[in-house]
Amino acid sequence: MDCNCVSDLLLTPPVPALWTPGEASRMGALFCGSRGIAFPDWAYKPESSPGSRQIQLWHFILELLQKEEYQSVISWQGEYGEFVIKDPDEVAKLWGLRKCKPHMNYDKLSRALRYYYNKRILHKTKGKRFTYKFNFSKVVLVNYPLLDMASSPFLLQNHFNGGSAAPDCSPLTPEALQSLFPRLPESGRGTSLFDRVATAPGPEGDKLRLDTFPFLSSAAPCYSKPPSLLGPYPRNPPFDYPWGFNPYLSGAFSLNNCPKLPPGSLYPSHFYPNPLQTNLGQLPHPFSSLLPPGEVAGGGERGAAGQTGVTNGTAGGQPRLCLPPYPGALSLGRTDIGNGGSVGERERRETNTPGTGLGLGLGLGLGLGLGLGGMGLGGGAGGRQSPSERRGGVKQDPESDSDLEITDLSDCSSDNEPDFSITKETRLSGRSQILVEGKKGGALPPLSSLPPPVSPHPLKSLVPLTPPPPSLPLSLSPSMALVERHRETETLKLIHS
DNA sequence: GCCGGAACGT
DNA sequence: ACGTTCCGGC
Repeated sequence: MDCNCVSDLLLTPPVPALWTPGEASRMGALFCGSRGIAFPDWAYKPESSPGSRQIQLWHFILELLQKEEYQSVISWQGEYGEFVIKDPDEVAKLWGLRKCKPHMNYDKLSRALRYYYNKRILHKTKGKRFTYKFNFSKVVLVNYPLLDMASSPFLLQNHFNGGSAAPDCSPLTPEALQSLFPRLPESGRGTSLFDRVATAPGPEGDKLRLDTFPFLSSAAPCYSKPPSLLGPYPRNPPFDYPWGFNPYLSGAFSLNNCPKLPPGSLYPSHFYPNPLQTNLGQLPHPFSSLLPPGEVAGGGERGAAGQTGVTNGTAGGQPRLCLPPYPGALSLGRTDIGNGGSVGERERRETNTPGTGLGLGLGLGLGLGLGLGGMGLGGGAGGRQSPSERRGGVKQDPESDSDLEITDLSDCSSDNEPDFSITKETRLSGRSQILVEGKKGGALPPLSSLPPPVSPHPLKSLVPLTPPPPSLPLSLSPSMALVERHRETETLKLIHS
């Protein structure tokens, strides 16, 4: 059957071009056939994941959530990460369209969603009909395997690592960044994403950089406290969720997932994802407020064309963000969690995958579940398995279901992935803190000056006792390190003296 | 509505 | 691996 599954729905125009095809390819982007649409390959799931090029339901859900036109069908609602399927039938229909499954219905779709429970991508919001909640730490990971994170063990190590990792964090340096994003040209002056951001002067540079690595400055990796445990979430801002999730998501997943997509239905070939501009205006308040009006409005080189009605999500109207934000974002107030011992053994089994580079060093605390545990990198299970066997691998005992009731990310951070032994892989030479940049004040206070964890609880110690300032959080945005590197150096000197 | 087992398809 | 389909049970 050759159904026309594309349903141009969700074909979000990726964003006008800062990328040229050449640039994209240098960065390891994937090109979508003759259409010339490029996406960074990290926008896909890890290669180790078979079928990674195929749209997954949660991708699709996020896409829908991102699109304003589907707000009446599905939308963010309630807590952080929570969304409501307002029109189950319609969502199912759209999903069926996408997957060329004409008989799709909500019952089936919801079954697929339920499979995400075990993977901790989603969980159900009990008592609320058609309401689910994303576990963004997982979602983000899948989209941002962060490449060779194993060799860049400096990000947020202590926030989501389940306490087993070394307390050290390396400062973000250009070198570290390079190792993080090896595909970025090292010194292609003026051409690389890196340089673009690195050379951006002053506060504007920060903005750009922040946006360059949205996954570092937003979403899961950044919150230091489980959304549900956070203080009152700004429910009532100009828009509910001010910042876009992943500029690549919609484009990447929707455009490439259906091979039958008629070439003509795609965006003009000059549209390429533009990490620099995509969601600037979709940043949470602290971020978006930094944007100069011109930038927010999408000035500059952005072509006027191509934005399918959504006006880039920023100009004029409120952006319909995809991922709900956690404005507080990350705190570098690392806490020394020397004890990883409390982490469940089961989780350890699931996620600790020695020898796999991908997840190791994921100090970001991004879940490994999908990237490693869930996907079974390393191919432990080599052959074919019976369904029951397969299931057994995921859920080893019925009781384990309890951990699936994740209602906040602290659970995630503690009961699963972060547990992998980063420590041994992360030989941080010396520095044990992430430099705080992008803040007017300059560097992060030395570790010793950070408030000690008050709660003896290993999990709670992961959480800062006081919410981060409303201003730009201690972003991990690597790019920040670039710009203020000199400042850091100065600060370090002071600290050392 | 929601859950999760089972078989099956890709 | 990631669903899809079906289904019994709550």
